[in-house]
Order: sequence, then structure tokens, then C-alpha cells
Amino acid sequence: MHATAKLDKFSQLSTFFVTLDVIHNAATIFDVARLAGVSRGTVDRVVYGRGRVSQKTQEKVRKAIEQLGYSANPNASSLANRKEYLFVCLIPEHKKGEYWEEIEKGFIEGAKSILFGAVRLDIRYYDQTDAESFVRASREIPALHPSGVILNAVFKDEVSEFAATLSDNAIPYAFVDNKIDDLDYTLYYGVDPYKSGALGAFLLTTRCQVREIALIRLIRDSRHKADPNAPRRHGFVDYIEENFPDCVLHTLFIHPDRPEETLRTLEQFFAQHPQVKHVAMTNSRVWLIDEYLSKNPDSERIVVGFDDLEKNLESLKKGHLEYLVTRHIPQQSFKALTEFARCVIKGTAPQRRNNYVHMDILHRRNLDDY
Amino acid sequence: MHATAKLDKFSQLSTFFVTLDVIHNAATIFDVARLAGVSRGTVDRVVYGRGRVSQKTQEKVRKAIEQLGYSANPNASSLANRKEYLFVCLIPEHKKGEYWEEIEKGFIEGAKSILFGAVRLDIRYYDQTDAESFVRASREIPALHPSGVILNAVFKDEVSEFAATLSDNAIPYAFVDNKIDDLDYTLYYGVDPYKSGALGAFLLTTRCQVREIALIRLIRDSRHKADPNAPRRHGFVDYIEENFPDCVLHTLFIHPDRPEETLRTLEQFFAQHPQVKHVAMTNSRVWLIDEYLSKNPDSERIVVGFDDLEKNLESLKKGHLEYLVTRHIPQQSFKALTEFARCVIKGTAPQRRNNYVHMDILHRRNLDDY
DNA sequence: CTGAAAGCGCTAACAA
DNA sequence: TTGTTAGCGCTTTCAG
Repeated sequence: MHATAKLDKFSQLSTFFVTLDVIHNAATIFDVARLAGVSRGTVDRVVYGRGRVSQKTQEKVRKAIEQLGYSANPNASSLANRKEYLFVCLIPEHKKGEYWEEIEKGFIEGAKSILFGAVRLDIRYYDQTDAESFVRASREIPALHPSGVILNAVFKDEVSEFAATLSDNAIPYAFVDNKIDDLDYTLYYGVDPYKSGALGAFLLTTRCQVREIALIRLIRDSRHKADPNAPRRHGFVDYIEENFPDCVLHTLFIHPDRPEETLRTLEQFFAQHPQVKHVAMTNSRVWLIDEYLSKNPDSERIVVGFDDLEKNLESLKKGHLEYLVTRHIPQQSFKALTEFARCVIKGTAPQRRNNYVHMDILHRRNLDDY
Repeated sequence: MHATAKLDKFSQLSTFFVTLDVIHNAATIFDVARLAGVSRGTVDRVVYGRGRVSQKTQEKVRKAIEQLGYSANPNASSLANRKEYLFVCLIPEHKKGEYWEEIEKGFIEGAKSILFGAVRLDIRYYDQTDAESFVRASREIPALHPSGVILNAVFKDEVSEFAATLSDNAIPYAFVDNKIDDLDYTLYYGVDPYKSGALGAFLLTTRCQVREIALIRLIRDSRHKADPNAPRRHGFVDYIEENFPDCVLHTLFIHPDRPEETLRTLEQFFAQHPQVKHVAMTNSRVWLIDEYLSKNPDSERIVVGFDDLEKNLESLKKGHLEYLVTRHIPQQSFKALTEFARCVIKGTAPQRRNNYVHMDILHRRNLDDY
């Protein structure tokens, strides 16, 4: 598919315009074959590098392709190509409304949007708090003979080992959300968590003289080995330390599954520290404190959170939060899947290997059409 | 194309997964034909309501379709369907780097991305400052017999008249960027300019006690009848008046093509009013004041602009601007074209008629991957 | 009203 | 190493 543009100027009409024919116009594989003086089969072999073509004919064909600006009609390709591609997504199990549900949506939409070849998706889950469950889930994957695997990198050792297995089986893999740098992944899509933390800190403190901040964290299960939120938190904390060296950071811990306890913890803290007006939560669940915020309105208070979960957006809309730092979560998994599939199916390298997606600043005032 | 999902739980493995087959699996038109006891041609007629099919066979076919969950393979469709669609885009002529260039990019990319049917794009230009040129350009369009026309609404009367002509010729049309409410357009994509103005005002003034603001405007050619920027400016001004009733708004005019004059105007103004620290420009060319800003650094000054033109982004990156209120400009025209084409080609109504796209808040800190 | 059949551009298996 | 050919699933004449 390619576009040609011709520019015509009709000066006496004082009107000018551009016409472009988009889409597989012009040249077909047949045209190329004729120009190169070979058969369509040969052209096909050259285009996809299937080998078994002499250097000389390859040259001829290449030249013809260039001359005609040929590129295969993707519709005809995927019609003729009945190959099926199986992609396995290995992600944390999750409940409705949680972060990983959004990621999953992106995968599914991405798979649906692929038009070259028939794509199957197999989504496998593991327990984020349990490295063993990751190992169990990952072990079943090679037997499925997938064309590719997409996963996130929770448990460093276990993921590295799995990646090695995949490589041994010549199965390409991609990371989404986070990655392990020294592995041989095809591509990665995610945000820079450190920067996003710093951005949140900036939004919380800009144009203010900040003396104290409440940073609210989650009590993680003791089984929970990983701390996937650390880079973002560090970005946040480092920003504060650099820009407000005298600022006191109060860290409070709340339990994600105990709302009454959370309410009490917060009420108690803010009763003791009424001067603290800046509040942040660097994980994705700032909605957990929404109940406290709505029951204890304070027009001077500024709260900043992260990630566009449904519940966070609601909290933002109600005015309990000032800013949410995020990106369209499904977009990163959508792009990851479609790009990865393109690379795998067409056998090409990705345009870019490490893709950091843009961070959005969300405020009540620009929330409407998100 | 449709997706089926089956959920299997292997509890003893403490692993569960979801498989979904995306894309034209299962039933083909042949299967439907066989089940209904008719030919493929008949099925086709039913599916697309081309008429000339008896009620009875229609029933049979419908039932078979339902039973098999049939839906046409889009690849095969557009392969067999050699119809060409011509879309005409009618937009202001522009120079490199200007707003409308970005819009144009979106159209072109959108056309390229369409995979159903072959699409041709014909981009026509007119002079924004000259209603007559719009009339001239628009008059040539019906003769092209386009499948659809996309335009923006600059000159109310002239556009309305053209729209009527299109309707008379049964040519559907869509608006991008701005619209005229009471016309019969198929769909519209744009931002709410009033809201974006208010958002800019908010970002300029949040957490500040603002007493004076410099609002910089463009000297428009006297021929320039339209004031396309008015709604955004009103959003800005109204916000300020509501929230800072005592704030003084200084309006300065600069000429878009006279940089030295601009520099002088600004230097003179700020020499006389050194206390003014808040500056805004509600049109898309805040880069015009970049030279002044870089030559007269002031850490207390806050500048807010609009639209992600290359030059504005540069100015933001260099730290001369604090915030830019924008959206991916090409995205709105991309979406407008693809959605419009879908509606026209498939003969369906748009999902939504008026589409307001999300406004991004851009700051030096979230600019990297935009 | 309905069926048959010739492609759309490409792939892949088979023959040469 | 190369050419030939039978489809992929759908659309669209053209006969009947």
C-alpha cells in the first residue's frame, strides 16, 4: 500500500489542490512479475525472502518493485494466507476495575484490529503475590507453540528464566508495562515510572511552599515479594527531596481490602497533623482514600494520584483529587500487541524497541472526553 | 469479524486462562448458503439488502446467518469490492508548520489506514481570509462526484450554502475542527474551544493570586472577516472574570509576520508593566512571542499557550512556556476521516455525531513521548 | 427472483 | 531455481 500525490495548480482559477490515491492502487504482484520477466511465484519469494531465487533474478525483481512502488495488498495477503498466529499474554490475575483489566482490554482490542492473518489470543494469569504461580503458568506455554508471548516483568529471576526458555524455543516475546533490561525481548511498551512519579510530585507542589506531604502506601501481603511500584515512588520522593529539601514526608500505610480501617487510619493521622495539605499515592489505587476525602472536605487540600482506573476517574470528577498522572492504559497494551504481531508476522524488527508512552495530566477540567 | 471467548478453569492446576479466536473464523458465505439451501449470490444480496430476494428466502438466509454467527470476512470483501471512494477535504491553504498542515496529515494518514475499499483523497484549499475563495473552491466539488466531503466551518453563510448544495446532490459531509450546528452533517470531530480556553485560564492562574494578565492577540488582516478564535478566547476571558473579578486583562496586538515589531511591542509593554507576570495567547501561535521570552528571562513569569505546533513544542521544551493546552491535532482529522469513510462506505450512522476530543495538558515534564 | 461463474491479488504446493 | 495453478471468501455481472 502506498500513496502517490500529484499537485496541480490552476492559477487562473486561483484554486489549487492535491489528489492522492491511497491504498494498493497501481501495481500488483502481476505487474512486477511482468516487468521483471518472471512469474508471480518468484516475486513472492523475493518479497518474503523465502530463498530459492538466484541473485540475478532477485536483482531484477527488486528493481521492478522499486520502479513500480509495489507493496503487497494486505487484504489479498491475509486472504490467501490461512496461517494462524497464536499470541499468549501472561499477566496477573485481577478483579473487575483493576489495572490489569485495562491492559487486558488493550490486548483484546489490539488482536481484533489486526487484519493480516488470523490471530488467536490466549490470555494466561498468575498470582502477582506468588512467584510460584508465575512459574506454573509459564511452564505450560511452550507446549502451546505460540508465535509470540507478551508479558510483564514481575519476578526478576523467574521471568528471566522463562525468557531463556522462550529463546531456546525460538519463541519471541515482548514486555508491556515494565521490563527487564538485559533480556532479549522484541519490544517494550510502557511509561517511564520514575518520570511519572516526578511529574506527580511536580503537580502536587507547583507554585506552593510545601513543608509536609502525606504519602500513602499499601500494606502488601507478606507473600508479596515484588514491589512493582518502587520506581514511581522513587521518582516522586527524589523530586521532593531535590526541590523541597526541608519538606517532611509522612508515610502512612493502608490495607487495600479494609476500608473502615483505612478511614480510621487517615482520620487519625490528619487529626494529629491538620497542617498537612499535600497528599499523594503513587500506586494505582488512590480511590481507596476517596471515602476519607469525601467525608472530610478541605478546600486547601491537594491530592495527586496515578492511573486512569474507573474509580480514580470518578474521584477526580467529584473533585476529591486535583490531578491524576496517567496514560490511556489500554493503549500501551494495544500498541504492544499490534506492533509485536506485526514484527512477528512480517518478520521485521520493531520501529523502536523501547517505547515509552506519553503521560497524560488529568484534571477535572480536561476529563470529559478522555 | 467477531470474537468468541471460552473460559476454562483448571482448578487443580491453579491456573486458568482465556482463549479467544479473533478474526473471521468459522462460517463463510458458502456455509451460510449451504445451510439455507441457496447460492452464495443470494446470501450476498440478503446481507447487503440489495433487494431482489423473496421474503421467504430472506428469512431462511437470515436464520442461517444467525445460526452460524456469520459475518463477512473484511479482507475478502475489500478484495472483491473494487469500488473506489473519493473523499474531498476542503481546508484553508497553509504554510509548513502551521495548524492546518497537521490537520492535513491526519487526513492522509487516515485515508491510508482504511482497508475496506480503495480510497482516494482530493484535498482542496481556499484562502481563510477570503470568503470568495471558499466559494470558488467549493463550487468545483460537486462535479467530482465525491463519496463525501470533509471541511471546516469558517464562513457561516458560504459554508451553509455549500452544505445545502451537497445535500441536494446527496453527498454526505462532515465537519472537522469547528462546525455549524444546525446543518445536516454526518459527523463532527473537534475540541470544545470554549472549554479549552477555560482550561488554559485555569492553568495560568491556579494556586496564584492574579491581579493582571497580558492577553496577546493577532492583528488580523482587514479582509479577514472571520474570527475563528473567538470561542476559545471567550472561554479564557470568562474564566478569569468569574474567578478573578478584579483582575486586569491587558490586551496587546501583534502582527504575525513582523517579528521585530512584535519584540518591540512586548518589550515596551512589559517595561511599562513589570508587575504583569501572567501571559496567555489563545490562538495557535504562541511561538511568535518566543523570541521575546528567551531574550527577557523572568523566573516568575507564567506563560500559557495552545495547540501542539512544532514551534510551540520547542518553546515549551526550552521552558519559555509553562503549559500548552492541546490535543494531538492530526488525531482529530484522522478519526474524522476514518469514521466518516466507515459511515459512508458501510452506509451506517456514526457511533456518535458530535465528537469532542480530549484536551491534553502539556508541560515540559510530560513532553518527551508526545 | 435466483444461480453460476469469473475474477479481486496473493500464497503455497507441486511440477518442471 | 523457476513457473503453474488451485484456491482464500466475497462481489458482481450475466443468464436463466
